[in-house]
Amino acid sequence: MESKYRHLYKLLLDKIDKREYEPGDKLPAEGELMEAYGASRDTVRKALELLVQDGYIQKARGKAAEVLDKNKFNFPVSEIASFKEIYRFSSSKPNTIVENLEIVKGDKKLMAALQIGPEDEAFLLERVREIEGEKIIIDKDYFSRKVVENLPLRAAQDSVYEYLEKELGLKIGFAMKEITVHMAADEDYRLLDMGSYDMIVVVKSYTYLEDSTLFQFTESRHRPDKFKFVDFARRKL
Amino acid sequence: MESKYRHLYKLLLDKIDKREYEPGDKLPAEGELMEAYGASRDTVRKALELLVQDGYIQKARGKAAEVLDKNKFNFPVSEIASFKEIYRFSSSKPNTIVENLEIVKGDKKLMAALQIGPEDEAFLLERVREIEGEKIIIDKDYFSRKVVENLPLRAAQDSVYEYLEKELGLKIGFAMKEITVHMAADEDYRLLDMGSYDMIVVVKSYTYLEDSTLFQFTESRHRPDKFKFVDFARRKL
DNA sequence: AAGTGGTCTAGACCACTCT
DNA sequence: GAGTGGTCTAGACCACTTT
Repeated sequence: MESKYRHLYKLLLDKIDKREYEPGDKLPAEGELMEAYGASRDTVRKALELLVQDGYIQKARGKAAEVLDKNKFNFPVSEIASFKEIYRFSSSKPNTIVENLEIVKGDKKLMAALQIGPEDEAFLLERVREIEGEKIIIDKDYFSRKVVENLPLRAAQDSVYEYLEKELGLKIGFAMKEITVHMAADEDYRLLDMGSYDMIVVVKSYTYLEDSTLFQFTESRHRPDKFKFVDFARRKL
Repeated sequence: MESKYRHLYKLLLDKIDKREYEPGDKLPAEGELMEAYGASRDTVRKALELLVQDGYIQKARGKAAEVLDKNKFNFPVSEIASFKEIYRFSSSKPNTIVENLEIVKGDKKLMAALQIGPEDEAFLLERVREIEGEKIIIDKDYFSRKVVENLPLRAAQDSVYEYLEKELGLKIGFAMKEITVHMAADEDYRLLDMGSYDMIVVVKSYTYLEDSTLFQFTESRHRPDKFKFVDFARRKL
């Protein structure tokens, strides 16, 4: 059962996507939405708040909410998204090569990153992403076995997140990402089509469940010319 | 006059910062906060929602809100922040060198970026940021003169955002940022201490006012080894 | 069973913008 | 002055976790 305000949010989002409300247009007033949708003001406001947070509309006192031109902003905005989601808009189909899938334990850096003990095991999944015939990303995922007991190869080849959420029923809560740039390492030259580039963009992610258990650490290494990160931010008050 | 829920938010934030609530601790229940602070449930929940969005606490159904270890996450998280805000935690005082401050018009790339006409003017402000004796960032800011009529040098040397918000009374609404990596250009070698690096991290920002007027475009060029971007994201439902 | 947060409602007052 | 969003309140019912 989906909440009423989330449903209204999706209705409005759909109208914005379909250009029934165009960028620059004013959204109906809260009172009109209440009547049209048969909801209380609080419910309408919750739906609008979601649109604000996602950068679809802008609100200001005394004025009607205005639809923003989200397309000018190039997806994806900042959110937890898997590789498949990120490249859903690219023209050609990206290809994933599983290089390695094994159980590891005892590595000091890993233990620190995943906050596990020396006897705790973790899955290590290494994949190379190929786009338009070029190998440009290495993804090294570590999953704590305390949470992910088993990780079948078919899930690794497809979407790991779909497996975790749909099959294991894990509820992902939040993630921290860190972007830095380094000199390329041996593995980058070995696994990627580096061309004449000698640096690599490193995105480290720490992913937590809804109960704030850390269960995944990912190191994603991107060839610099193909890397792009887009972020939408609101001014804090 | 500050809103009640924002005030409560700051009170709770302060207690978290001062470790009165430590990471892993449970926050008081909504009912307790209502009584302790003399507020309605809705007001308490708005304050808690702000803490959730900022990544200070995690909530889940049926359980009390838990305080997260924000310090593990290294500031800054994703937000619109000026150079001074970003480096407020660094050990040594960063130094800013104003290289150029002029009025420009007619440049095609600029007109497109700021969405202004061929006769509209803009301020161009170029600054170099020096940290621990090394020049590592170039900031090129463009401000539409339709919004920023005058930009005194003292504001450029100090904090431009403070001038815009406090002296001009501008209300900044939101911003889009894009991070990419490129080969270093002549100006990078000329203005920065590039050492042996030959690439540069480019952060482009488009900043909008609360009424969704685009008024600033910034190109920030960082030496790759000193660049770091941290982002906190919640899973979308 | 008790305690917790999630959702929804109805009404009130205020600050601001528009015309 | 009319219309808009921003804040605050009080009460209700539900879903989930904990004991």
